[in-house]
Amino acid sequence: MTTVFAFRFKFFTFVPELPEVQTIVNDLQILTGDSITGFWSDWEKALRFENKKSTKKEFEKILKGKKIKEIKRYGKSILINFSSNVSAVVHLRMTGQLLLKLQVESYKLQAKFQQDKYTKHIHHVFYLKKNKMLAFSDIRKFGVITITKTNDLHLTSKTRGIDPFDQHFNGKKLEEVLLKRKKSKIKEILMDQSLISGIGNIYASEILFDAKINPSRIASSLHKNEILALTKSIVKILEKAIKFRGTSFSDYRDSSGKKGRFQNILKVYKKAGQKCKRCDTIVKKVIIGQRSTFYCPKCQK
DNA sequence: AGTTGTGTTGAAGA
DNA sequence: ATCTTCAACACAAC
Repeated sequence: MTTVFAFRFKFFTFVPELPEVQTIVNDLQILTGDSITGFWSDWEKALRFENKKSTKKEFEKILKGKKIKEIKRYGKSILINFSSNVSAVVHLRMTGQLLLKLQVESYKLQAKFQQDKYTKHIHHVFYLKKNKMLAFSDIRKFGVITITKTNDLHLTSKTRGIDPFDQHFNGKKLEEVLLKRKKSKIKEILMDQSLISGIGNIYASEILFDAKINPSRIASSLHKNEILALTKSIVKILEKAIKFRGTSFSDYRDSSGKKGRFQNILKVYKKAGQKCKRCDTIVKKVIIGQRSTFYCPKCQK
C-alpha cells in the first residue's frame, strides 16, 4: 500500500489562485533545508530551463544535490530557491497539485498506477533526502516548471504585475495600473497578471462584490473612492481566503483534519439565480473575458 | 455518445 | 503596436 498523503491539493472544481498558492507554500515550508536526490518526469513539455525547453535529464543534472533554501510565492507562482544560485518556478495553472510525503518509485510511476486516481496524474517528481518526494500531479498537464538562476528570476515571466501583498500596493498604485488599460472592463484588469499578480476568476467576482463595483465597469469610469474601496477589498478578500486555506480544496482533509473552507462563504461565485446576500436581488451571470462572471445587478454599481 | 464548460498563460492572429 | 482569440489537455456534466 502506498504511503498516505500528508497533504493533497484537491481536484479541479476550483483552480489555484493566490490564496491557494499561499496555503500550499505555507505547507511546503517543512521542506526548507532538505535536498534533492533526483528528478523524474514523463511530461517534458512542462519543463523549461531559462526560457527554453528542457529535459528531465537536464533537470536532474542541475538539481541533484541542491539544498532547498527557501520557498516563496509571487502572484500564483511558487518559487523554490536552491543553493548555488538555482531557482525553480512552479506554476500549477489549472489542475496542478503538489503532493507531499507520498512514496512511489519512478518505475511504478512509469506504469502510471492506472487504477489509482491519486497517482495516475503525477508527471513530475522531486526526490528528496529527508521528505522522500514532492510530486507534481496535473490532470490537464498545463502546469509548468521553470529552472533559472536565482539572479535571473525576474526574466522568467511576463506575468509579473504587482503582488497585492507587496508593501507598495495601495490605492495610488492601483490607480496607475488602471490607467494602463483605461478602456477595459475592471474585471479583466483584475485578472491581468501582467498588471496585478494573483487574482483569478473566482476572487475577481468576490472582490468586486465586496467593493460594490459592477464587473463590466470601464476602468476609466471608476472614481477615486471606488478605487480605494477596490484596493481594500482586494486585500481583504485574499487575506480572508488565505485564512480559510483557500477555495480549491473540496473533499480532501489533510493529516490534521483541515481543508479549504472558503467555498462555504463565497458570496456570488457560482451563485447565479440565487438571492444576493446583501439585498436579495437575484445574482446574475455574464461572460467577461470569455469567463463566467457573477454579480448582483442591484448593489454592484 | 457527442458536445460543452471548466479557467491560466502565452503564442498566434487581426 | 495593441487588441482579441485560441491552443495546450483531461474529465465531469449535460
